[in-house]
Amino acid sequence: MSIFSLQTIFNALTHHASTAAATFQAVHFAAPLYIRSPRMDEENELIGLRRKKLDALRAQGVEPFGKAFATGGDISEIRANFKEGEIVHAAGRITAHRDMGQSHFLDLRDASGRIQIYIHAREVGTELVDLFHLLDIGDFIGVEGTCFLTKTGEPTLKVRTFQMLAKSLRPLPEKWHGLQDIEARYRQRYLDLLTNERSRENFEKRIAIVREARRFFEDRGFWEVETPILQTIAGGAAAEPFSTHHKALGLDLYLRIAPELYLKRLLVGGFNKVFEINRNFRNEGISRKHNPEFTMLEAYWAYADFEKMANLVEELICHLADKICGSQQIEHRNVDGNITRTINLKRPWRRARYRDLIREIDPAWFEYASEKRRERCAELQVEISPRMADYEVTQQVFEKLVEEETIDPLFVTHCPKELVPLAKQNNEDDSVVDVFELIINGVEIAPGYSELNDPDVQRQRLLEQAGEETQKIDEEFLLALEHGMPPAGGFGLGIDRLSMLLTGAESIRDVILFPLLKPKRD
RNA sequence: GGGUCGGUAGCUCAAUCGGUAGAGCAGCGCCCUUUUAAGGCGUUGGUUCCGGGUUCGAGUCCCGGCCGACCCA
Repeated sequence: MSIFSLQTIFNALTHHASTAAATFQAVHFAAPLYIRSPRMDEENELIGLRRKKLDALRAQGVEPFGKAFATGGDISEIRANFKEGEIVHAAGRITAHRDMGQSHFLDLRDASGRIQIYIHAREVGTELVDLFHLLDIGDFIGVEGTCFLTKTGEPTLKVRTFQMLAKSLRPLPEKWHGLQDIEARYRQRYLDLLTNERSRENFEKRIAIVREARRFFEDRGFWEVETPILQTIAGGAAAEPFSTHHKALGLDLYLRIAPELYLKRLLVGGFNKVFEINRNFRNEGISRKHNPEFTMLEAYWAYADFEKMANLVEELICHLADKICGSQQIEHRNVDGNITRTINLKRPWRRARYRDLIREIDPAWFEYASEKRRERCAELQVEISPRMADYEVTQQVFEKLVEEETIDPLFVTHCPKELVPLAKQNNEDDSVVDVFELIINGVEIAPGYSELNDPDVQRQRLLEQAGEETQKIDEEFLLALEHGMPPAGGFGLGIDRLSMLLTGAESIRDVILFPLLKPKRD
């Protein structure tokens, strides 16, 4: 049976009619928001019943949306310090209730865990139990209770008093299956977090990744900086930006596609080790691996080069794997819990030259004429378009047959310079640049460079990249370079993709709390 | 942008060939004085995503739209 009887509500309303009038009026003046939303009329009976309980609470002089409540710590702490007979204070959300005759058991949950609470009229009198009848799953309450163990050994708080902290007017999704609807999980992430343990764990891991990465850099003397998101020229990468507008200045602006050009200005300015955990915005397609806004960690280190940065990123990711997963072997599992893939992060990671990796696909690739390469693509089932330049055709082979097939970490070095306009050319071979592309689990997760610091070469590269659109060249950045930038190593690490790697998420939306979705309408 | 699949009660899911929209959980009522996915009995709850069409009859078939997932671009 349920302890939440409608009869109780009506009794409460009748028996407390006089107090009720006073309370309603007081509440009305104190909190005009008590006026209900017009949506109520279209709501179903479940919400109507909760509204009635809300009214009944107020009728008894209980404010359903309470104020601060002093607890004896998180519920996990209360459990850890549990001593029978001691009186403690705990606050949380009611997530379950079980009645056994006149004995009522409820689960109280906070971010740290759950604890059972117990109430019986014999112990506290009918008045308090009647108030308890007005509670629903989802309500927040604060409890003062005595610690005891049930027959089955369950640590439980015997309620002495309680305080309403918040009434939940809508039913929560069923606890056992959780919220399964993928769309609802993204749109109402709070319900997903509340009912799906796995989802909550993934986001806890992501939070830990950012926290530990920050510590990692701070421990090594890097300064965390913030650079503009609103930019007049969206530089530092090749991507379509989002446009916006500053009213007072009458100025068209873009949301940044990368922070790179500003971080380098800081190298010019004498900051030797900097990093930024930055949100970037790219106005491009959405997929399992792409969200229009995503988080990068970019770091620059004066007097270092790409190889030093490769070591740093290797160290960082191994450190994060240890901290977050407790292992260098990352196991990805399907919904049934079976291992679908194991990624081995044990150092040292393989380093290989771009051209050598292509030659592993076809040893004679670079001896072929343009036509022959395109024929080979057809044979290799790599899709290309006729207007692609030769280096783009090769890159296509690389993406399909190297990148997507690579599971364990691989640093690809000596990439063609056409692909990377902001990196230094290699000393022995000026057709390639001193960079790495780190690939793990089939995706590019971190590019790193020996940063180009020759302003004339940099201008030339940017001109080549911009083509017709010379207005896209950031002259202010080039001006900074002309004042002298120390040689430096830099890298960018995709936090979303790293989170996918360490959590085993199949989709980037599973590691972004609020992924972009179209608004829902009829 | 293209293809495939999906949208049914608050939640998780059924519904045969086109023939009265169901179950479990939640809710509500009754029973049970330490239960824990409590249990037993009973019961409420539907714009079947939206709009058209075909049909005696549409959750189901057809057309259009919205939103999502996956694949491709």
